[in-house]
Amino acid sequence: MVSIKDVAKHAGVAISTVSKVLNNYPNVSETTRTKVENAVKELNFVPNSVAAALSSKRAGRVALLVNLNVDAQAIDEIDMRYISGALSKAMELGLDVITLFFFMFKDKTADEVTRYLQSQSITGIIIFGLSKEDLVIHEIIRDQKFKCVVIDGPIVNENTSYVSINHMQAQYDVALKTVDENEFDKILYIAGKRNGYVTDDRIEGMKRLAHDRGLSLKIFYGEFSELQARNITLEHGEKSHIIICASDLMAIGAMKALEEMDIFRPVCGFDGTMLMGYVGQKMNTVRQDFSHLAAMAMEELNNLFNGESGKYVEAPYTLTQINYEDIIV
Amino acid sequence: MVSIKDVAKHAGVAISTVSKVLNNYPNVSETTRTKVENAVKELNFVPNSVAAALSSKRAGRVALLVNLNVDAQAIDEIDMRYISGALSKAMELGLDVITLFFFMFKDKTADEVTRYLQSQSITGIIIFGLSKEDLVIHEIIRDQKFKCVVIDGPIVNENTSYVSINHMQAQYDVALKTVDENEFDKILYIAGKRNGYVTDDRIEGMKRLAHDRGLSLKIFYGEFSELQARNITLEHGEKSHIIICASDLMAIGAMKALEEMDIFRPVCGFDGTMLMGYVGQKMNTVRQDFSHLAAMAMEELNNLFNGESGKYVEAPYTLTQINYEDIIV
DNA sequence: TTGTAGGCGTTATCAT
DNA sequence: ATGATAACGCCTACAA
Repeated sequence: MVSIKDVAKHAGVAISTVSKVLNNYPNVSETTRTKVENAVKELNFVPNSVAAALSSKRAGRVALLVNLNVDAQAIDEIDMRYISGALSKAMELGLDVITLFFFMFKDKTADEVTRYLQSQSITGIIIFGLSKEDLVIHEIIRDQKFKCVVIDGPIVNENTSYVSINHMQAQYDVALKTVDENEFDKILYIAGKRNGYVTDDRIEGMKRLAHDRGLSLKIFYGEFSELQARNITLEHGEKSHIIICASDLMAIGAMKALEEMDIFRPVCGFDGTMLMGYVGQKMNTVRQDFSHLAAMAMEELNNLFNGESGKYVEAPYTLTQINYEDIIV
Repeated sequence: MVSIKDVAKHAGVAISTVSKVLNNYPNVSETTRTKVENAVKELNFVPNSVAAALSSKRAGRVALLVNLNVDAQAIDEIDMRYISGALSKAMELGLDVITLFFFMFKDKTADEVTRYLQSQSITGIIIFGLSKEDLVIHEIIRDQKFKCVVIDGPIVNENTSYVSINHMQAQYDVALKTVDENEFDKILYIAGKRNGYVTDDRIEGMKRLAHDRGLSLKIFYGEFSELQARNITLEHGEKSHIIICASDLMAIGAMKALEEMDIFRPVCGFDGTMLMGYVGQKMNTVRQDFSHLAAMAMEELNNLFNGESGKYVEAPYTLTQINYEDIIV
């Protein structure tokens, strides 16, 4: 394996000089810089990131912490996009990444998790799928021993940023579109998890819409479960004109219920997953680009590494309709 | 951060002794062993795996190399199960893992990829979704600079194992079951990728079945694409009695086509993904436990690390039917 | 501007 | 059986 030592020898300079070139230090003359760069090229040198991580507690290794819901189909798709988006950007930025799942830390204390992360020389974490109940993770964020970026969880401190679309506005928009298309005014809203961060925002969006348009609004928590959405629809679907759901998966549950009841109601979802294509109907939904969201998170983490303070980063979304033809490959 | 040095001090022994205890070396007296173990407990010491990886070229860091197909829904589910299964087992075995995707190495040479992996101190690779066309990966396997475990790719050498179900037998079994249930004899088989490893095995299974049962068998390559399966079915579905597909996704495509044509044919799939639930029909399929498969692969990689030679590891499968009620949560 | 040397936390070799 | 000590590959004061 070719090391920094070989490069130094080849370029006729000291190891530290090579290191300085590699890490873009100032105070390196153009001549030595190019000498070193040539040596790097000729020897096909790739710095060993493990050694770098060990040696400097500076920027470095980041953990992708994913709250994987192994039972819900739609979630897989979202998580895969998160992960691949984050990894691509990390490679671009030269950051070292390991992927971890919430379930690995079940029954562990914040201290234990912290120690584990430190034992991996982790200095930054990106968190996907945080809910209010994940106390251990919250504690870790609060301790600020790591730079953190939370996706969809409104937490900011000196070392913590969060990135998210504007869930309130998005929910407002997609519901408005559906209402406008159908001109009814009794709305059934199937919200997400009672303790999920985005749930409150989206409910707020619905309330604003109901107020602005003088609509009647009934809200139930579907917990992002297809089954619960189905049951809620079976019970309250008939009395409503439109069913707005806080996730595509729940929208599917609602639609299946409506089919069963043999009545029609416009249904709209949230997330814009491909799964929507398999139900064989069109419906409005909010399309989030999860891959891009994750890339933004990685970029923000890099900013934190570079000394910036935590902040909120707003991601874009679009309204869309997904149907079978869009999916099939 | 508490290091091995602190443990040594606390236990009143030398650093090297602590290391020996940690790595289960022989030639350590019971007394010192317990002394050290107590110190580890009391100080909540977790060894730094980055430092370990740097210091020893022995066992160590493994790369999960996943061939992610970002467009096909069903694939996400399978990949997530692979990844989570592998990561869980790795944690159990104390192995360090990073996750990588094929697309990250697009247009890179084998040398470049090798250097990258070495720069990460990778010593073992588990490969998911290899096809005959991935020449660079094949070269890397051939070079044997890393211990490799390939899932579903029949490659074995001194440093390479592969784990897989018996695709020939599985395809035979699930097709036989479907044939027996329906008593028809003209079979349309929609195979997978022309260059996929499992495709040939499965076709062989179909041929054996056709021979054993005196069935007529038409074979087309659907490339694991829902759309192609749909088109093949539109063209040849009517003339056939039963449609056997090499993946669930293609089975869905076939069923959609049949619906469109307004005719009925028994359809069977392969993989046992939850996606099957969303089409609202029952069909036979082969259920592979991808998570377990990945865990087996990780275990086998660990065996390779421990000096064993590459070999074939056969994984179990079951026949099953999946339908809507099984999925909804 | 460049080089020297100590250190990051382990493992591994070799005395003792 | 135990303990110094030199790597591993890189970073970073500090010295020159």
